[in-house]
Amino acid sequence: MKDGGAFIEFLKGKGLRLTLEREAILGEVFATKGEHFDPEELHIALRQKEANVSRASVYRTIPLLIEAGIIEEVERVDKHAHYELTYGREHHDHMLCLGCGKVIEFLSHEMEELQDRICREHGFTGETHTLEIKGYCKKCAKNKNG
Amino acid sequence: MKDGGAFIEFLKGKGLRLTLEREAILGEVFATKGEHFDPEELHIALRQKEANVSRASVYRTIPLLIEAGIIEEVERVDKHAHYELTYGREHHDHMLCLGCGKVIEFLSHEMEELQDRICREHGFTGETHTLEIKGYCKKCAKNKNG
DNA sequence: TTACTTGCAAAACGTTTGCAAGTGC
DNA sequence: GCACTTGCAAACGTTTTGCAAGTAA
Repeated sequence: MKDGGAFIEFLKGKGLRLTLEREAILGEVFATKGEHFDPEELHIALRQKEANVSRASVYRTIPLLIEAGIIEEVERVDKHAHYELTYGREHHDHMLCLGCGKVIEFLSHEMEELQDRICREHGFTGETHTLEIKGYCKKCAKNKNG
Repeated sequence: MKDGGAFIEFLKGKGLRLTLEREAILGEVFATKGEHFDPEELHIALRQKEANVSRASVYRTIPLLIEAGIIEEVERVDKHAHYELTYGREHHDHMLCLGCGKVIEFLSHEMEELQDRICREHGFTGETHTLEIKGYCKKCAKNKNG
């Protein structure tokens, strides 16, 4: 885990405590290295590392991690939320393959600029955005037409 | 309700039946005129019009309306899904005001073209996309800084 | 010591489903 | 008449919460 310090500072600033459970969760979140995860996966990973962290604590810690700017909610698949580590990473958007489920991350400064301009034209102060393109990756598009 | 015919054709084509319940739901969906709604709101609106349609039927009809190209899922707020009538309307994206909850719709052909280009660069065949910008509308931004 | 935090188990929430009765076609 | 469709109520899976015990500071 690198840069977990940001979360620790966040807790201090709010008068919240750094517990073993929160440390374990934070460590596990950084261990995802940016891969998407859901609360249940996080909980299972923690159990496998014999970290005794309850599901409730996982659910209670996630909003704190979001508020601290460590993770973001990416998208809701089926019924449950998915998250990703964003701390220290540049903003990016996602393509989701409907064939194999693969997630392709991409970033485009042109896109960011265009959005800024559109916001300005609407008198809107944009803070965050999410763009998701659904379709088919190269491999799945080929199989589909072949 | 205008153009509900598309749904009726869809049902016919699938060997499904046009029931009073489905007609009532369809009518109520067109009555939203493009405003976002969730299944519960739809169900309440139907009850108020003394249309005896159960919650189960609302939930069972929504996937049919999506498949028929009448509505689309817009975004999940909290735990539940929101939808909007898209049939006969041009594709657009959304700005969501974090202050007052207002939804601003916008469309940009430049954005569409840029996305096409990005997809091409990644060998990805884009089918649909959703872009949501969160921030503050003119009024809320002013109140925030004033 | 004091308030925050935990685990548990139960509750809450939106959504789905099995079933028997009803109904388009 | 046959299958599709309905309403009901129970089930489902995810997330939240009340509570008493535990613990960081």
